[in-house]
Amino acid sequence: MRRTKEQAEQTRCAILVAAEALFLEKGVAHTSLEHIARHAGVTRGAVYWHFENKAHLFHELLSQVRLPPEQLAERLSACAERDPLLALRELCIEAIENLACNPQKQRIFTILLRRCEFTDELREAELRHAAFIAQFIALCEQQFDLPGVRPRLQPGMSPRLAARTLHALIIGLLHDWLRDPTLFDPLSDTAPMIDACFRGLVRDWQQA
Amino acid sequence: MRRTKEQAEQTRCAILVAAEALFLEKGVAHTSLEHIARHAGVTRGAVYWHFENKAHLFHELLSQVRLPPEQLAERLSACAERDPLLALRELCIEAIENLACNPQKQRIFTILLRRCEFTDELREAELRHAAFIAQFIALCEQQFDLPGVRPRLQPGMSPRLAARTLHALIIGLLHDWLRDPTLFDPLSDTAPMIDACFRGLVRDWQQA
DNA sequence: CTATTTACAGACAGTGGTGTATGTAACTAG
DNA sequence: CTAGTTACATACACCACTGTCTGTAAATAG
Repeated sequence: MRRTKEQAEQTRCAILVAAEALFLEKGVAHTSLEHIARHAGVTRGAVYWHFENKAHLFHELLSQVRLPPEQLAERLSACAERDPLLALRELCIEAIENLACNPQKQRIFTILLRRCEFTDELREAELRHAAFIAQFIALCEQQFDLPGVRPRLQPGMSPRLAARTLHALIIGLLHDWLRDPTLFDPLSDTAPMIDACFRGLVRDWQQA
Repeated sequence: MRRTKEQAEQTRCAILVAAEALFLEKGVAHTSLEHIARHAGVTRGAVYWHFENKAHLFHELLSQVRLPPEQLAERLSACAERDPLLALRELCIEAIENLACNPQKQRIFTILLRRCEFTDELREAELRHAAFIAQFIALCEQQFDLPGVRPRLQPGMSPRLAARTLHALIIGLLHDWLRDPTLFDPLSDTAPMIDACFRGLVRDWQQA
């Protein structure tokens, strides 16, 4: 029996939800479309109707949320008023806290970091991810290279190194926290850690 | 025709080499034992003779090298003379540089980070890895908590937060660099980045 | 020199997955 | 009201992979 458009959209969502759960539990490669269909209460026919194949399904799953690196890049390009470094600091903290408050983002980012193999099948998703990271680093570097900011860098620290350091710390924090959420509390511990990083990069770093 | 013991060991190595290359290229889950055997110039019979299954093969592949986190934990527990923080700094730098000079370690760490899905099949390897990370963080925390060190921490920075910050930076650096080796040069850029981190964690940080 | 074990190769059965093709009932456009 | 389309379910053909079993020649032990 054919469904109405709403119902169809509903099964599409159910398939995405099932895929998210199964990818997280068993990994992308070890999850078959049959598994996903069963878990969503449909058959593979429905899955193939809504999605071309597993790679496309994966891609649309990722499209549901803006990941932290993407958020950062987007928002950084927006606000340029105030102290650029303070703005950057707050965006970094906010991105991590935001992830900590959004379970779906946690799941999807966990899938990206620990439940999928970046091979040619998922190359598109990988490239997209890499592009956003490059964009983020470039924007960071740009912030550190502003005329009013650059002289504030510690001796021996270039804008590009500062940007790479900051990005590494953020990625490492996300990586560690998603692996073991008991390692630290994102809401209370993120700010001191990010501040420590800035303190090491910039001479006159202090906060209220 | 049966081989001598040396020859057998040789084919065992050939299988490991083939597995390493194929895991890196196509991911662990997408590499079959048939692929590995063919690539090594033998049949699956040989693979099953030397290894119980793919998970065990994977595990023995990892056993070939000490990964950076493991190295750190091992060496940190050894040397306790001198300034503990300087020793810690040098070990961190050395671990990253060491990875940069060892292509096999690069491949295996890349496989761990981006070419395998940590699901129940590989749970053993995952647990081992997690155990070493926990050990490293604990040792770092211990270093930062030494009576002569703890007062040197920046205000608002606890030993455990410092340890987690340092580990996140290292993991992030490795992750970023393995994803894109052009991001920075490990041999020249590692020290400034690690120093920046220490500078943000410790009050009186300066180097020669 | 014989018996036994080793180090594989090759074959087999079984499972599970993919992509596609077809069927079909119900929605929807005109 | 009826064509056409949509949203699937079902069936089919085909391949890939796994694990195991057997065969076997050569190394090795005694």
